[in-house]
Amino acid sequence: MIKGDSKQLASMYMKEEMIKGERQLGTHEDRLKDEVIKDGDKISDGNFFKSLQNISSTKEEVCSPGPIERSCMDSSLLNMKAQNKGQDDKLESTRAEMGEVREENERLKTLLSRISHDYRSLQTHFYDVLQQGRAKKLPDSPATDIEEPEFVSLRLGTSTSKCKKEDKSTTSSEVKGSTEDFLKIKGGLSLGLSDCRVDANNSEKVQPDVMTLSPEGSFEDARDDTAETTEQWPPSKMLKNLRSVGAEAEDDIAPQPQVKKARVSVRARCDAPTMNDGCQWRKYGQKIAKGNPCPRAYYRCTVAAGCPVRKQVQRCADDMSILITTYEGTHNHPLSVSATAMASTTSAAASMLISGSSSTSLAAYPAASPALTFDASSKPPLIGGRPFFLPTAAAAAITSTPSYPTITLDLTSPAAAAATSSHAAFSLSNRFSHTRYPSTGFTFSGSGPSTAPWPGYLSYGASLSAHPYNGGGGKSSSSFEAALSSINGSRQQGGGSAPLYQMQQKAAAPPPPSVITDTIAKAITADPSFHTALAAAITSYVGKKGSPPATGGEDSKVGLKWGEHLGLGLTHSSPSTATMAAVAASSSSQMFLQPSLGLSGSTTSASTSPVANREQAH
DNA sequence: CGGGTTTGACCAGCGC
DNA sequence: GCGCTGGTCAAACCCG
Repeated sequence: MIKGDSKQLASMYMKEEMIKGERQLGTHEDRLKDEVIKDGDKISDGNFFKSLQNISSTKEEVCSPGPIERSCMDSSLLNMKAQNKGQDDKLESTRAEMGEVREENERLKTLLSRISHDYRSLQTHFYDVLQQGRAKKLPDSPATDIEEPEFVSLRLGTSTSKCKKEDKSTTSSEVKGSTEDFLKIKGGLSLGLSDCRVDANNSEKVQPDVMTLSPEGSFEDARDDTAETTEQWPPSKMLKNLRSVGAEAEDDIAPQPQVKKARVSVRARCDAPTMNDGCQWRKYGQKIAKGNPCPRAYYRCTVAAGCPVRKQVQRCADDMSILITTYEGTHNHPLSVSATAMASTTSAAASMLISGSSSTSLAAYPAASPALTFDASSKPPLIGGRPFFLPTAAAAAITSTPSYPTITLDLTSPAAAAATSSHAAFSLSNRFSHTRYPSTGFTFSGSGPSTAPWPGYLSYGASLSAHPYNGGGGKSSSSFEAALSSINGSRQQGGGSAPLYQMQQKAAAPPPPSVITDTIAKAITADPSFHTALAAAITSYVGKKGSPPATGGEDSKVGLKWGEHLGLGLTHSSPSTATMAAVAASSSSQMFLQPSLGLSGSTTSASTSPVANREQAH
């Protein structure tokens, strides 16, 4: 649904761009016409006649022009002719340029329609494959009938193992084929996906464990579904216990075949026992994990009763200063601003992880440990009261624990300060101009693979957000197009021996329009994660606007501020993501997705006040 | 006294 | 089947 919306957003945006381009063309044409007329005026009515008049007046004044004057007249006429000729040339070249731009525009239109068509056919094909898979599965497991619709709907990291196994073979090959077709259609517009596909073929390592094969990579859906069904509290084990105790009436909950959830692991340097992510947590267990002298602590969200979100906190065995916090589940309650930061980040990453399985990226992921590269803030949050300099290059790796797909956001890599400043801003709308997006810490950036400790690095160095803290200045003008242009198919090698699929390009200078549009098409069609990330970011924002912050007053004030910045006001009803996306797409200026991971340290596992946290961070 | 933490025990999944 | 490991429970404990 949201994916569809994202597609709509994409096409709308592209159409918008085209219309804009045509408008610009029109403007250009008008201007040229004006120039022609003006020049004509200049030439016919203006200088020429003036000169003639001057000449004639000179003639009149000087009744008998001498040879010197006559030669002056001749040279003046010659100058006029030369000038005229020069302007004609200019006119011709401009017309030629116009023609080229028109041609380009036509080509892009054709390309867009092809892409849309291909996307639709791919989607249809995908559904067919899914249905075939389900048809196969039915005879084996009649008990899972209840789960059938859920298979189709998006689950945030939930899937049945059966689906996984069956679809892994069918869907991935289908997607590969479709990707090939897509690449063929696109001709030279290669994203490097084919290479990745080859890489994936070459490698015999496993794909990230659970990839929910849903075409609806939607954050909202994920949230709703997980909140409503898969991540209800009590957890699956307790449900099982309840069932075993004698609740045969629990049939509606009962056949939950191996509910597995996506996890988002955040690695950050932090001296405090746990990161303050704005939520309140209650520790419910501790365990010494194998291979790590440091115990792993288990926390449960206590902001709302029945919130299914849990987190594990553990120090890295290799580097004790690194705190690894693994989040699981989706909050079923309103979040404070600071909590939303992390929640949005993790949800977006999780959605990305899930949606990454749904189409091209499934084929594109190198099988080993593909990673996504995220950026981090240029403004240091506070950890333990000290500024915490998030690295310019944070890494995100999709890994596979035995039973959970996990995406790791690595915020520990050394920063290259200059890099951040050169990132293009992720701009969405004029309405959001100079607005910092406070809630998502989820960014993509053009950071190098060298920052990633894992092989098989998949770098979406997309500068999806540059989130400058300088009041929305900096490179903001390069905006959405530049951000998308940075989602480029420039494949590089690096980050270890494993294949690297890298879509990385710093958007230091705005690319030419054709490149922009091509890249938009590439990004939109090739990277469903982008849809998800965008949807998540927007949804998160919308959700925040729609529901009052959990912590009340202070946050409300801030919300109002943001609302004012956004020019939206607090009283507006929450528009759908699609609407927001459409609004976002329909204009062309900036909205900064600011990564405000609330990484303040806390001395106790129970988090400090989000308000205090935010105040600290600001 | 209520809420949070600690810690030993239990259980399920997985690999051999 | 058995052992290992991760995840969770729940009683005991601590603290404000």
